[in-house]
Amino acid sequence: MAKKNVTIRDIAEKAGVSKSLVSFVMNNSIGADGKKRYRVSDVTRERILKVAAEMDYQPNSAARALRKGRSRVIGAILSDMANIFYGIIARELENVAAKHGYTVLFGSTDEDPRKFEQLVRSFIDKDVEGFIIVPCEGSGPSLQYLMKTRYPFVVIDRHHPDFQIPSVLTDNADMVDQALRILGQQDCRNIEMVTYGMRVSSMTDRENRFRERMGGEKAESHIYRLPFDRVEEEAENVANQVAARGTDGLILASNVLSVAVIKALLRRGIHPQRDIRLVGFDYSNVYEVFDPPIPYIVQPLEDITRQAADYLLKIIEVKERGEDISGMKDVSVLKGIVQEYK
Amino acid sequence: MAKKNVTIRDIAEKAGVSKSLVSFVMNNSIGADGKKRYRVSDVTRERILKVAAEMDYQPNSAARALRKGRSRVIGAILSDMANIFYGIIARELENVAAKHGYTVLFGSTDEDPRKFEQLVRSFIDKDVEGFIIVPCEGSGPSLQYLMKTRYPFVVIDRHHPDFQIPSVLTDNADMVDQALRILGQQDCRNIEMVTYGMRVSSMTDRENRFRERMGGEKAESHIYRLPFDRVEEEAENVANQVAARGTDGLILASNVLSVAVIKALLRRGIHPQRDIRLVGFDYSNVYEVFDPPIPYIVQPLEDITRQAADYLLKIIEVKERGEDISGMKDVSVLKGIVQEYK
DNA sequence: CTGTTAGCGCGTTCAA
DNA sequence: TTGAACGCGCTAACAG
Repeated sequence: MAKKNVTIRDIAEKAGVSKSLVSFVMNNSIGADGKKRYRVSDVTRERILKVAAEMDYQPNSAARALRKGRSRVIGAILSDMANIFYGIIARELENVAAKHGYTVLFGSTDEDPRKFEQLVRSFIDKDVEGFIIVPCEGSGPSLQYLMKTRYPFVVIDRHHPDFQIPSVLTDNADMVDQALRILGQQDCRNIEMVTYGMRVSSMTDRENRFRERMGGEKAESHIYRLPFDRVEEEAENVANQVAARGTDGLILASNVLSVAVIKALLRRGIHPQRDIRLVGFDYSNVYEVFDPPIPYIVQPLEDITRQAADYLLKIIEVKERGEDISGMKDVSVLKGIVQEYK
Repeated sequence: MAKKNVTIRDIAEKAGVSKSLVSFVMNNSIGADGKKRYRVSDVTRERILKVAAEMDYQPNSAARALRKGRSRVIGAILSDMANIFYGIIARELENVAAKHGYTVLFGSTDEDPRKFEQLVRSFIDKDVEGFIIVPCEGSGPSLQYLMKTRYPFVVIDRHHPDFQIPSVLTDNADMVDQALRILGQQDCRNIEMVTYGMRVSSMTDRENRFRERMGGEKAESHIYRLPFDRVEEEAENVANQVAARGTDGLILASNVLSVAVIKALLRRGIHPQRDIRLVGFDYSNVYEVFDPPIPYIVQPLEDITRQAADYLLKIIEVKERGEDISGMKDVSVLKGIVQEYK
């Protein structure tokens, strides 16, 4: 009932010392790595720690954040936490952050720039020290705002064509080459591709390479672009077209697209792998239940996330030292991982 | 470079008024619901708001949290954010929380009580006002700690046998009845069940009803309990047993179990639905790619999450008013949703 | 070397 | 409409 939060002062009183000393002990007692320049006698220190433990002292992070100007929280703006793709990112982010004493606020944009902006506002309002961001179409202004206000952030999965920002990406063009190689080895003659209608680099880079390899503009009619919020319905159309055109190889540029198209094909009696060869992108457990299993290509999500988080933390440290951040715009591009079956 | 965070004082100066007045305006200008007892002249108020907008003022939430004793953050302790089951919960939680001006910290336990405790500590350290919790085996002490310290929390998906705590659950026994009905209608004679080895109510409740319906103790040998961290390997064993015993109906008590067992069956040439009838639990996109589709039963996750979040927020409000919390231990049990195909 | 004093950070709130 | 104290932990400066 009486929400008696123990403060540093309560401990000081009970231990018969000053607030400062308690604070000092609490801060130094955390990590005793290397040089421990305690200015406290062992006896007093033990006593203080004992009292603190007895009273189950939990420092008030608001007070600390206020004083130090650091919240030890970072924000992650992803597309959709209910998609395993972002779930994996969230897990890794959680781990890396925890290792450095940080916690993470997560938010989903659903590819809506207004939600994107709201999340930026809301996270800034919570005093996050920086962001991990999957930009969406139309998020440019928000990113510029972050740049202008010198907020540390690192972008993953997609780059923004208009400005240079710290990013950790995957070589999408190469992934498409791999997909084409796999389909080619299966003697596919009529290859098509399914992507999202939204214009984000992960999709456009894949389309561009596909178009390039398939003979330029005339390949354009072999790219299906499904609207992000109506994938299910439009997948039916893809299945129809594929049947009509005699497509024998299909690249599915995301896990959500894969699932939707596979189901639509099945509903039309077109059996994946038997009647048409597929190559998927991203993790999904539907790929492996077919015979032969559907090969797929994934981004090294854990590596990407780890690199991005490490870089973000580095930027935050540099900024915290009062140094200039504006040069820290490294762009790292990793290779995709191909999962195929002999 | 110069991290010049705009404070309330900057605005006060530029607008030629006092800090207090700025604070007053900022707080009243947010939600003008019902009686707006502004004690400020419209002219001054407008001027202040204009200056604030110009300077792009963002209140420092640490200062506010410190003063008000409220962080507007809640913590969610789930099992695994990379599992769509928890991803859905996370999404809904994010939405409900945002609607009430809250943000959510998420953490995954991986069913490890030590991680569970760490998360509790870490979230308390971040001053969360309450928790949404999926308890894991061995999390009892941490829950007791939360009860003792009067931390508001609501449990979902699983209840704890030893103490009464606010919970929003699903009728697991009924879900098993539904599964048995479906298999019965398909004339299955030898029905078995696959669950997790971990002793959490969502699993034990399902096992218990299964045992009950299948004739008590002698059904025990028809329950496979797979260790949470070795599902893949043990699923092979299930597939072997099923083949040897001529099992013709199998209940898969979670999406992860479903995927693992289905793959193991396929590796042995046992085709789901053709050679053995299955009923799955939780969402997964593998169910629908079989012919006929595998029926499955899900918890109404959005409803559960919404109810739990609403209740948590209510508890927080009551507590904040200084009233007693200890009576708020409502337990709500919802019905599962059956997804079957004519 | 051990420990204390005092003031700060910033938004909120109450008395004036 | 304002001045001033407050919440709580941090830390520079200083005393024993």
